[in-house]
Amino acid sequence: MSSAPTTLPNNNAAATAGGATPSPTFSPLYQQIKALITRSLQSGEWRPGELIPSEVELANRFKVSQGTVRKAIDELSAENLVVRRQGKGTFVATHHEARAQFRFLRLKPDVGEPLYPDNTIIDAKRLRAPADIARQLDIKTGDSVVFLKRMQSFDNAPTILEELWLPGTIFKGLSVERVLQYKGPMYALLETEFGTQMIRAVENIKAVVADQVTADLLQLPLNTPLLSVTRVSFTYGDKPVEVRRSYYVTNNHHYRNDLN
Amino acid sequence: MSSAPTTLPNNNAAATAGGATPSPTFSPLYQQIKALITRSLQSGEWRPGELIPSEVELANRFKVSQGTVRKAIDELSAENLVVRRQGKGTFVATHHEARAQFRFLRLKPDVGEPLYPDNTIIDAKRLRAPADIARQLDIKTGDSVVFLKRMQSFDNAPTILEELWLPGTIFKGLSVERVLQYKGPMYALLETEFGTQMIRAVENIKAVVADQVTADLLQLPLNTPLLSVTRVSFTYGDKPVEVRRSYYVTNNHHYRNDLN
DNA sequence: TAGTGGTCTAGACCACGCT
DNA sequence: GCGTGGTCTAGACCACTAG
Repeated sequence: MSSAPTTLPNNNAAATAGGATPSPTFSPLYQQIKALITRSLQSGEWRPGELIPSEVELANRFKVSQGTVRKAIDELSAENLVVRRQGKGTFVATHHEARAQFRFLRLKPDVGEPLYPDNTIIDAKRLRAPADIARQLDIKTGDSVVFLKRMQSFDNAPTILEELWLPGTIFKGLSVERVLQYKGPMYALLETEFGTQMIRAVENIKAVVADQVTADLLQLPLNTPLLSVTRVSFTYGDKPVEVRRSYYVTNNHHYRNDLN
Repeated sequence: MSSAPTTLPNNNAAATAGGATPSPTFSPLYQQIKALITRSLQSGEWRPGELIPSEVELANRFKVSQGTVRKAIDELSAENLVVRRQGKGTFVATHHEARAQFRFLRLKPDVGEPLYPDNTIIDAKRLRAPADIARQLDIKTGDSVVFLKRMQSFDNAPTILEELWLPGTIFKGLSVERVLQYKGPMYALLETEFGTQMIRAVENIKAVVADQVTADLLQLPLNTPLLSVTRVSFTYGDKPVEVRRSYYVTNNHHYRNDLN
């Protein structure tokens, strides 16, 4: 009573050039497709903001059904690597958008709508990575890093004071002058100038009190309580590409987090 | 060249008893199925920890394909209302598990693995809801609430001091004695005793310094910086059922958050 | 009107957990 | 061996966008 198989047996081909050995670790087809699409995103075959090929087109290219491509893109969409728009297509995510502006910023005003920050660069230079920064950036102590110190104000109230470290090798052409003149969101700059996309980040939060220097810059009394937020941002392949140490003033703002 | 339709036209039947009027707001079938399953969860037809009917069984019950049920359960699983286990079935989520223990707790030790807290109840009583609490619980000022104050210690170090407010009408039979003798996780108690499942929560975080009372209880110097975490927890239907105001000591711990 | 993502179906086989 | 969730396919129709 056996019926003729209408589907192919499970294999690991998926239209790759170099035939991969049939690994014992099983991986679903849609995961392989997802990896292939991710590689194209990473390589810049489709740039941020651009339209990627339609699902049918990708299905043809990879010799799989549309449903399999769909499931792959579903996950990429859930991870914010791409954005679906019904009737139009699927687009590569970009930090050059109003909505993306606040993607990683959890600090919200206690009352009213979020405002756009005014950025002021306090310091910008190249230096050798301290041990702790190097460890978090997965580089060697003493390697070149770009260092930035800046202030973000909302409605003319100094609210965020932060220091950023970026690996010098990745952002080789990032000049101090370029940073000083730039006013927009940092991740948009890194995206267009270096093709480095921030995909996800991890934040560690502690409570501290302001020392004299910090208090002066934030125009607060000494010992004012502040949120200390240390962020590590990652690009494709879970590669860390930014360490950011921020102080958040929470007198009129709060850090908001949704738990599911 | 028209082919015979193999699928039903879009309707809003979905095996409901009282025939709903075909509303102008279109809702996909799987969303309707999801709502039906959610209702069964809420009503207690399947209790926390229990196995729910298999996908095929639900498909038969609702007169839809397995794929549609699957997509509904996919979303419920993503929202942590149910847990899938391949080869075994789909289970109703419960707070009576080691993994669920830390589901809403973002405070992690700086080094080492998370430990289970020792809970000490400092105060437990019924009182009339203050205005701000009432507003957050969506009840009237002066309505009865259960008030709890407790301390959580990790490795004998006082780390979390918190106050909880629960609506008196929902947790009517919750006696002070019951709370004082109970040692396990709060949400597990509320789940088994009152059938109230905590589904999601929102946290607002600020930095503060310890006043004398707080400092004494936490065995810290006056003015030690602390995280002030205000949480509102919700059950089915986005109904708020808990307000929790906590102070986190971040000398050896940090609040961890993943950004996507 | 054509093209895209979104929904829905029916059926097959695979991986897993238990008996 | 059987039942469960997990993967994959092929094909149809619906909802939305734009030329």
